[in-house]
Amino acid sequence: MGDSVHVPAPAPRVHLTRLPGERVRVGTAGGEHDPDVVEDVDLAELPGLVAERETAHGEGPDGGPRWVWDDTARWYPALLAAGVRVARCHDLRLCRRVLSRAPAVDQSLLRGEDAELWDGLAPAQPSEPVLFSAAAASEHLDAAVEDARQLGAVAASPDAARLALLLAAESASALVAAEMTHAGVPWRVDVHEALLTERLGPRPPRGARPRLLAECAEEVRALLGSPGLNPDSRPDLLAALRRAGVDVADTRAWTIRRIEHPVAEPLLRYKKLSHLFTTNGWAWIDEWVSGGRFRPVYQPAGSATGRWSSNGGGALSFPVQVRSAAVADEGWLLVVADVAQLEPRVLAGMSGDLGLARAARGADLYQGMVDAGAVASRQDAKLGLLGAMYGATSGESGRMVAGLTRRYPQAFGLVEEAARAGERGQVVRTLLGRGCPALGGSWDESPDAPPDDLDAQDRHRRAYGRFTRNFVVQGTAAEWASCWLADLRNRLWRLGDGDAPLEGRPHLVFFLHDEVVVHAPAHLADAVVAEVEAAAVAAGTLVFREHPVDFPLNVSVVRSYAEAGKPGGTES
DNA sequence: CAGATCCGCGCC
DNA sequence: AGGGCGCGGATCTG
Repeated sequence: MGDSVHVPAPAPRVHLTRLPGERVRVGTAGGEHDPDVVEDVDLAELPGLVAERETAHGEGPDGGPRWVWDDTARWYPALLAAGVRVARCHDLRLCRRVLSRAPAVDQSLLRGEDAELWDGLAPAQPSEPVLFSAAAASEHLDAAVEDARQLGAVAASPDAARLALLLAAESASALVAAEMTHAGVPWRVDVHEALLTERLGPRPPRGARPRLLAECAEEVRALLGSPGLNPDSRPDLLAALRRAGVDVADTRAWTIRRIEHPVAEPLLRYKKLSHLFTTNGWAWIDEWVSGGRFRPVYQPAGSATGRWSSNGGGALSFPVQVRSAAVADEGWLLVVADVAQLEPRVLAGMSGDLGLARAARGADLYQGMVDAGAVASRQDAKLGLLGAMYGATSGESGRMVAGLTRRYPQAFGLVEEAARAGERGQVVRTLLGRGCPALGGSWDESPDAPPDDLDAQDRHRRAYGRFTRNFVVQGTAAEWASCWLADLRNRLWRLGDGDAPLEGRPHLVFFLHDEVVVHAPAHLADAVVAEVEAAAVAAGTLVFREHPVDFPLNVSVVRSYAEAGKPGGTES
């Protein structure tokens, strides 16, 4: 815990890491609580959920302490609201989750006082008033005790260095997530609403369809001869289609696209408009955009593979259609960067496949495979690699896998071995040591376990094998991305003016698996581009130390997100 | 009637 | 016989 050194009342902006024992102002911002309520908190009196530890040499760029707390999402939003930026932290909940599944960790070292309470911690809710909830839990939990346990478990592991890197990257990701929600994506509601009005018509009263969507529904009804049909009802739509002589098995767009009937066009148009209206329409604006910012809620490592998920705002799935509303502030620009073919590159690095690493040297890995004579076309290369990583067993993709296995034995052998391990019921791990959920555990709770029939059990095993096959690559890609984010975060901070708050400097506003968006003052945009690229190089070195692989970026400097070019397409 | 589940769609 | 997610509406279930 921090020493109790009391100093005068804080400035509005306080660098928490420099203030052991100092008083900071912590707002109970968020939710229905008054965001202006600010309390004085003596750091020495913070609940046991928060501790402080000296940072080891070489652990960070600036030295200084590392804040250790139960959950970044519990503390950091309020600190950010009070103008406090935390340089580094250790998120005990996230890290315990990693360690408790890591095959290279002696699980007995994680047991002890209150250990099961730490296991049971749910992610903090963003609207939870920070001080109340913490006070209740702190009677039981002691961050310093849990921290010591985790440090001990890491130190005793044969994979200590990689695990330490993973935990640091994971914790930094948690800081990034909170900072991105705090800053938000600059969002032009007027642009978004104009787009909605153009495609859907004026905003309808609650419960009604907008005019153009309603007209589209009417066209569908007329063409099917089914007045009163609700196109949103799958059973009704299916029945109406059959009455009209269209024999289809389901109502998916992909299926409708292949039928020959005049209703296909308006029906597909209906589906598209309906999705825009329900997913990213006016209601979405009301709920997720405030103060000219889109503020989704991220869950770092929210998925089993370590990828982020998002439980608010649909941050990880908002369509290209509305990205034109993400517009930089006046005098600012957006730097949009994504990695072309992240997962194949990660596979090359983690497997040490020199042939695939050679193909990865250019901006286009698939073209690199063509140039090396491994495949006839880009398309074949893509099919083969995606097939190998997803477990395709048939069709063109399956055939490509067979041929490429001979050409790239290490890379294709690695995913194949991961699949076989899964089929045997074994867990697998990422390069930095994250373990996958066990076969009987959270991967699939459904009680298919009793040997219903041998066939079902076999299918179950193979599904798990496909999961473990993909896990090793997707999970390691997530680790690379976390390192990229963590390093970029520090670089952006150093780029800003010494006294400027987070939002006054170049800062991350969006992250989506292999893509970042930085909001930056126009005069710093070029410098940001350089830092984004440098961070990608640094991440590659950190994660794939012994087998370097290139991670070239597609970078755009734009006013609107919609202008960002994506030469890499949708692969990986 | 609330809550769980399914479907279809979007993103990677 | 293709991996990971979230979301909204319709439908099913207790």
